[in-house]
Amino acid sequence: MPGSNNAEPTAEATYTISQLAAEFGITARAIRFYEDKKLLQPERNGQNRVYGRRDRGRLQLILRGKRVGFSLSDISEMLDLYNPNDEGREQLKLTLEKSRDRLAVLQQQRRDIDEVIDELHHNCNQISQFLEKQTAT
Amino acid sequence: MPGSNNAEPTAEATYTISQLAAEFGITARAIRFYEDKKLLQPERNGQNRVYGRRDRGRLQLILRGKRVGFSLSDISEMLDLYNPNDEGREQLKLTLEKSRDRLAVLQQQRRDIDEVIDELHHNCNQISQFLEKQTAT
DNA sequence: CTTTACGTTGACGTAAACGTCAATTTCGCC
DNA sequence: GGCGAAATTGACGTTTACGTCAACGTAAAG
Repeated sequence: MPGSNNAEPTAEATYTISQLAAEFGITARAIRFYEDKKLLQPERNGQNRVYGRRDRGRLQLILRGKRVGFSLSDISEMLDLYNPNDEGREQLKLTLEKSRDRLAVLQQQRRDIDEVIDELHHNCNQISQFLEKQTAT
Repeated sequence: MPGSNNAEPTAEATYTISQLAAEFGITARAIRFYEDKKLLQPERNGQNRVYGRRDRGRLQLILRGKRVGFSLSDISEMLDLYNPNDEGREQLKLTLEKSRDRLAVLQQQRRDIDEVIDELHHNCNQISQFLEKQTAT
């Protein structure tokens, strides 16, 4: 192959599965699991997975989704929103409806979290004050 | 038994399991499950469970905890914070530490939620604008 | 006194999200 | 050219949070 093939000008950053696992504090198993669930679709170098910038970004979105309590199938749907998937009018309407439902849930969740944060703060203050006073003795 | 026993002056509000289930949109099974996990300990009238104001309050806390993504054992711990459980100094220190850890998690969660809310808003606007324009045609 | 409705206790089933092996493969290195 | 480190593919196990019967009790209604 004398041609000028496989020329990679600005070779994009790539990661192995264990690099990503380490970076995000999860296991390789989890990452492969997300792939099973179609949340990731890395390239392959032979048998090995090769993750690019885009895959890494999606992984971040997945983990953020998990932190706010979404299921993987929820997250799957939301990731689709980032793909300009030429959807029909009806599909868009459905998407809009579901997004608004989710928004309502998230806003309730926000209120709940604020409440719990306040209460935890209160509790922490109570406890630490008590501990201080006792120490002061 | 001629005495003045079982006098209930301001008979406290009570609920059956299915009343609570209906009110909070959950199943009786779930409520019994919470009892298995020691999150609730209703009275009994013979064989039947009788829930009081306090039980109802705890149930609300349980459900709020679930909405913010806590596990039932997390919630169990947090409910204990409401019981002035004469804990030792070391126990209190532990509780304080754990509460602070949880606070950190909750604050991250808050940030995540705000981000996702913003993005969802953006998406919804995009979609609805697109739908309007198309309709205008 | 039988139905009907609600409640109770097991006991088993299930979906989600991985964990945990075990058995290869593959690649770089000495 | 053998060896260890990292990766891969099954396959089965595990935890959480209930769902889903089945079988039974019981109290009010007709």
